[in-house]
Amino acid sequence: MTAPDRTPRRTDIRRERETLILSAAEKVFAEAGYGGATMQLIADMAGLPKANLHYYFATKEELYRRVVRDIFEIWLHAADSMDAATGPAEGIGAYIDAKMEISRLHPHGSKVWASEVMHGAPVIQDYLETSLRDWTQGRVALIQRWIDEGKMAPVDPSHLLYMLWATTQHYADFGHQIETLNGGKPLTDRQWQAAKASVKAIILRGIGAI
Amino acid sequence: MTAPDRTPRRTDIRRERETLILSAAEKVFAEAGYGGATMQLIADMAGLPKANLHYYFATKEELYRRVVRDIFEIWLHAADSMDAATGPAEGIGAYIDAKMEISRLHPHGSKVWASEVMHGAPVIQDYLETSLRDWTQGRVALIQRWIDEGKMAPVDPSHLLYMLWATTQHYADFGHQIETLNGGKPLTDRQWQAAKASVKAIILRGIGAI
DNA sequence: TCCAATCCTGACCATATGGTCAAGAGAAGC
DNA sequence: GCTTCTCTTGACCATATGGTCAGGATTGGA
Repeated sequence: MTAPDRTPRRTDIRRERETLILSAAEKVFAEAGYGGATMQLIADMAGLPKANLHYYFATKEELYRRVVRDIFEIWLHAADSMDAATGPAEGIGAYIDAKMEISRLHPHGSKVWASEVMHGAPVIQDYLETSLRDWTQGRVALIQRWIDEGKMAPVDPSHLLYMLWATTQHYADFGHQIETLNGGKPLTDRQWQAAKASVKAIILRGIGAI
Repeated sequence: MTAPDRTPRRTDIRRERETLILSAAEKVFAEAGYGGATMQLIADMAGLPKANLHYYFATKEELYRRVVRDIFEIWLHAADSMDAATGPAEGIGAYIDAKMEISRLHPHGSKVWASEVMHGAPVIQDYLETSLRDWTQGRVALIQRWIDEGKMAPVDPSHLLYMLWATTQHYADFGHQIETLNGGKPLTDRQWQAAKASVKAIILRGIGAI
């Protein structure tokens, strides 16, 4: 919100502008979808002339790619919490916490991701087939290890992961529905804590980790 | 697929054409989003000239409204299975089965619904505030009764419902992602059964119903 | 101060899209 | 057969949109 107190260097300008545009684009893509988003809307949201957007991002699709890719990175790194854990209660609990926090802090990004996947992942299909697949296989193996060690019930690791993704992202993607059912008001801090606790309680008990 | 063996009456023609158009529209809206969908695409999918669409549905928005409303009806009726039950294991188990079946049979509809809600429910906000809210309050009360009767663990009924919606709809909305992680192949019958079983096992155990 | 590189932007263009319309085809009732 | 109503559709229009471009402003360095 406040202007920087120094004259930015050239390279800084580029980075700042790109960040500004990407942030505006994320919001517009989330609210209108790829097809419904217009460069003009994004430009207005960023407070820049439309032509300026095309100076930094040649095409709408390139801008969209960047938005989706950036989100994907955040996604993957959320799982670090899971790896360091010694067992499912700690690991999966931490993962739920991390993903719920992302849903809370990056609802736009979550929606863009959801839209992209729902439309057949035209842009990030290669990511799904490489990064996400590798990531998933690693966690499936980790969960299977926990099962083999008797630390949790023998559930299908893949479906457990799907459930974790679905449940945590629901609070971002369907946030509007939840808000409406919450009397039209966004969840309070306390309610977010209750949500996290509910999710963790049901799932951790459901997999026999507590 | 087969043509009717009688000459359809006038009113039948209207109904048949509307159904045909709605079906095509559902698919296109699901795959491209509202903004990305074009009347021409829908017309091609239905095998009709574009102008013919406008004869039955004045505007794109009106057509979209009908699609969303029709889906919503299916949604609500899926819960009948839950009401007749005597306890959570039976009731919630049946609800999961029903919703998983809908995800399998109506993936397009689920995506359209998800898109609509993600974009702030511009078209069905009134439904959320009336039908869905009433419906939800009823089930929350039902679940609370089960809790009070000691038939399940004291979980927050609202968050349990969110989890049920999220998990079951994930198999439709993120079907493409699941398919990719499944080696690029759609889930087989057996895998769908395994998915249902996994979801039910984790959730029913998670709420202390089994 | 001068130069080159980067950044900015109003005006413009080709195209795609939602929607219209008038004329015609086909069926139902008399 | 004649009339009336419903249905069909190619041609057309106004507008919105992604993208271009030429020229100007600004900045950093020599």
